[in-house]
Amino acid sequence: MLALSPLTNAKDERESFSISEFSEFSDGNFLDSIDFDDLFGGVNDGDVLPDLEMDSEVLAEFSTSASGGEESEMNATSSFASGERAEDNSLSGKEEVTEGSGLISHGPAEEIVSKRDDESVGGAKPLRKEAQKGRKSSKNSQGKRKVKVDWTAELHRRFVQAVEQLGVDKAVPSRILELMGIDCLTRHNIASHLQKYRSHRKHLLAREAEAATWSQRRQMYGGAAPAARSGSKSIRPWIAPTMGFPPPMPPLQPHLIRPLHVWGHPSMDQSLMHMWPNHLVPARSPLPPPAAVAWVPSPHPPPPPQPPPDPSFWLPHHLRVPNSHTPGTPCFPPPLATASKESIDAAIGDVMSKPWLPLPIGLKPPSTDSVMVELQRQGIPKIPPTCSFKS
DNA sequence: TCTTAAATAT
DNA sequence: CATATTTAAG
Repeated sequence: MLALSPLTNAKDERESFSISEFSEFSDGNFLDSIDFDDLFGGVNDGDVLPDLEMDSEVLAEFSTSASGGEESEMNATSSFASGERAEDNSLSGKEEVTEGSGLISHGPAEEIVSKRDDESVGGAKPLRKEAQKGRKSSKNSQGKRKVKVDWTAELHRRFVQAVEQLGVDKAVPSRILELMGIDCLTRHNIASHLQKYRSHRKHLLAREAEAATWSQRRQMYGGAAPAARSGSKSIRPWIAPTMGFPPPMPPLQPHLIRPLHVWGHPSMDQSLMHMWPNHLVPARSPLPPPAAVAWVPSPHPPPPPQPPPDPSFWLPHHLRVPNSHTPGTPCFPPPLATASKESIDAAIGDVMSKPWLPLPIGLKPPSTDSVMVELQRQGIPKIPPTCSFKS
């Protein structure tokens, strides 16, 4: 596509980005159009989540960018720039326009490099600090600093998608970047995010494993809790309340997901969800399915997975949206989804047939209440460790 | 180039 | 305090 102009700049990457600060833009429209709710399982209680704005902004932004080659990209920041000062871009003669940032401007070209030269050379661990100061959201015009990338849900989603597509183990920044098609991100951004993603994932998996072990134990040692013998009909080892479909959208709370602390696991977010099928379910695992713990507490027992408003949500990674973007296009996640109905259906079918959690046919997801009761009966503590996070 | 870890910024 | 970015180094 039109892509961006070549950056003449000496530097290699472009770094720019969209930032989003937030403000409020709650244009209901965007929200509506974009279904975050869907993404998050219809969490919105109906109102617009105050926070979502960000995303919406983002989306909005990128949408704009579609056209014009160069300028297109710059709005990102401006997103809110509207109010702010977007002018910084003094794109002077240079092309630094680097993509979308809008925000960034550029000033002196040399900065980056400079830093390291100075010190690194010499010695050991230079302590670098300072240097940047006033950037914050508004002005970073000076040249360097990059603005923090806001990993919005959308962005993260794409990230995850890319990672999965590549295979968790093979995902490397450059590839991810490619797949994501968001050129405003730099490899560093990705790397950084990836770093965290992995680390987080590691923890989560560990926890899951733990939980699984637990439940496994429970089963072995007479999953039947006291209650079992004491009376009622014996309960079998406790049929994990698994569900046959993708885990229900967790009860994310709108306000919790906002700017999206991607890792802040309220209870679990999409990223997790994406992970589930693959990692948690070894497919050939001799062990019982990883405990159902994670979602037991789920408020709604939504058998019918909500109509996938956002097709791509459950979409297997391969169907990911045509992101034909070549580096150099809009700065924001292109609208995902334009897959044909069929492909979507296929995709869904695909997903459904895959590894999700094995659910005995015919077994319908228990209602929350029943689950609770069961748990209680078995003397199982209410909230499994998995969910305990909180800070 | 990728990964890690740690420092630092916000 | 948590997350993101930057750096240095393997």
